[in-house]
Amino acid sequence: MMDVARLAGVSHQTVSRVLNEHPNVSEPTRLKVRAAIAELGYRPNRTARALVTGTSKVIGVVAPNTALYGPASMLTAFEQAAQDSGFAVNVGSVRSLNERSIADAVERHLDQRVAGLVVIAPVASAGPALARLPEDIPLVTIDGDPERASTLVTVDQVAGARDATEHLLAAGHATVWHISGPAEWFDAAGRVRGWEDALRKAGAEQPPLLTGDWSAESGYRNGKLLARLPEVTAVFTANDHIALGLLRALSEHGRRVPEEISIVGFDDVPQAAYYSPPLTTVRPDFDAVATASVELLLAQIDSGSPNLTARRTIAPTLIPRDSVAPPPRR
Amino acid sequence: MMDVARLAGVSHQTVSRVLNEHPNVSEPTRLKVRAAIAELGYRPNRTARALVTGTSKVIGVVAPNTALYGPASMLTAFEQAAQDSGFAVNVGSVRSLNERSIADAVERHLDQRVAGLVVIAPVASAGPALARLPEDIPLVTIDGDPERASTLVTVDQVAGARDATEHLLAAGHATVWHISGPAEWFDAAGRVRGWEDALRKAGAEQPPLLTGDWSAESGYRNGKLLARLPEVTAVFTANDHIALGLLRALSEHGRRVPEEISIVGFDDVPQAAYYSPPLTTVRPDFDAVATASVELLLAQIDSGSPNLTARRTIAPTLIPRDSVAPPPRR
DNA sequence: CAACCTTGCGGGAGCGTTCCCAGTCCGACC
DNA sequence: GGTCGGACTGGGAACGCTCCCGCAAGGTTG
Repeated sequence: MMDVARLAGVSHQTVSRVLNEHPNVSEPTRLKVRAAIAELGYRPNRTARALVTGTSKVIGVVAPNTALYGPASMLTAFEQAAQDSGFAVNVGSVRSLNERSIADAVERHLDQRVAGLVVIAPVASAGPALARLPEDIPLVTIDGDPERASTLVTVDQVAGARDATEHLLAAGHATVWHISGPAEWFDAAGRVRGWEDALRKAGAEQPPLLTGDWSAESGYRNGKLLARLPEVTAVFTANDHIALGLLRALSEHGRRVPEEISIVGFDDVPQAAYYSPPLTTVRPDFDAVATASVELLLAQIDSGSPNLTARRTIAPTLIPRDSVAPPPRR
Repeated sequence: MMDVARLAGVSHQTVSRVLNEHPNVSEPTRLKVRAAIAELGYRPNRTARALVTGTSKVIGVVAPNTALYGPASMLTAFEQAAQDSGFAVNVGSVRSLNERSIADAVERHLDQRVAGLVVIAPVASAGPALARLPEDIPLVTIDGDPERASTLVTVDQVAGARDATEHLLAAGHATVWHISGPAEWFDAAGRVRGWEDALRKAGAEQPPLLTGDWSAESGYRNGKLLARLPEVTAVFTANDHIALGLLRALSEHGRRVPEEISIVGFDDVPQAAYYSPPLTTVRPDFDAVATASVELLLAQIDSGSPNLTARRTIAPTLIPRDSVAPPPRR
């Protein structure tokens, strides 16, 4: 920076002013400085800047270390949105979603003096880890605890699940079964609630809840059970991969979809349209989630006052394909 | 840090020595300092440290901004491995894999004074962007240009594809068709080469190459063509998602797998075992790739001498399932 | 026993920025 | 015509560390 100042014939201070676009710099000097910067190929040292300002153009993200479609999609969408706003993204992935490891990840980020924090931690154990956070750090939680997190961006799981269930009921099914995600995930809990809501509203009988773990394997396991129950004509699964496993189990038992059993999934993974049959599913808008998160986070960073207790809920949309049909005549 | 020094009754310098585990500190003072650190809840400021040392405990990763299974798996595996070695990971995702945007991402990382750089950029256009890099920055390329990148960790695409093709030939098929990934990807090119090698070695006739883009849709599109050709009895697809689309197309045309047509995929996505039929595929070991990358990168960082021109090749393994059978009798 | 090395510790400079304060110049005002 | 305010610029301190040097005490050597 001193070199630039020397070459431009000004002080280091003026260079700094040009860099930060302070108003009180005359046009000629501004141009001189710009020219010197270009000539020397000078790039400001962000580390020094961070040291003196106490903050950096870096956002920390805590995310589960997983190839699960939902979190992974959130993560990449968020990275892109943050970059578009001029922020770098520091990812601290956590192997398991327990309080301890989430707290560790958060502390690592704090050590790096991140400007803000995004937590994609869709389980209850994230709550306590976040509660002990310093008050003044901008924080956005994605798909977090609706009861607790202050600034929260979330997919409307309940509405999505309700849509899915009602879509099946509207096709004429007496009731709808559900294979859920792991109980400790808020996403899974929300989808169960939406399913229950829809059944209650329609006055349909609520079948026992089957529990999966997001994996195709769990859909297959539960599917082997469901295939043997003749009264099952409609199933809503907590995600598309569970649906895939279910499809496999039903096919092995010779039960045809959608003629005998209708299925609706959740997530709209890119492959869902090529399942056999193409899967009717519910699509969350991950880009919208990411954009909203960045927006809320930057609002906190810019205003300097975190915890606005703002909320954004992104409504998913039902994508009808071929896995839903009226129930068979008895 | 001054507070800690005061409380422990030593100088700031001694505190620094304790922090960095310098040898010349007596045991009693070391303990006093440790106690003071604990009492004050002191955490060293990594930014200041980075400023003076000129480097940081952060690794920059350039990766395509995509939900593609391969790159996404690499990324999460790498994050975890880096964290286990005490490094934070800064992700700079790039929307498109052209030279310009890769160069931008690299420069962003350099501004942040990362300790090293990992580039997951499996296309030729990444080469020029990397060539202009300062000599002294530790760099590891994952699945990069075999002709060019100095330190390279890569899945042995050729061997995997050869295994897949030979597996089909061994089942009795006269030849094997191939639906490839996008031509500009090294991964795709390697798989094509392995397929050609195996056919040549077996003296089998080489059918025309069909080109996909990793998506199920492209498998479906090519599949509609293949379904109409009675001579096709075996297909090796560049990844599992293409295989899924192919399965769908064949099923729509009433052609049965594996009775009429055998298929082998690549990647072993977690869902592959639940396709109809369960897909025989080739599994790359992403964890091994990540571990090797971190290892090579840390070697460069520690030694201070980058570009060791070290190479690591990770051999994938064939996972036999139900999508391969002998060809039908004419 | 003098000269020397080793161990343990402290003082001060410096990394590359930004922030605070002060200074100069010029036009405007009474 | 002197005073005042605004626009522009510069000098120095500070951010929180690490590195370089110096110094004292004790042990070792010839």
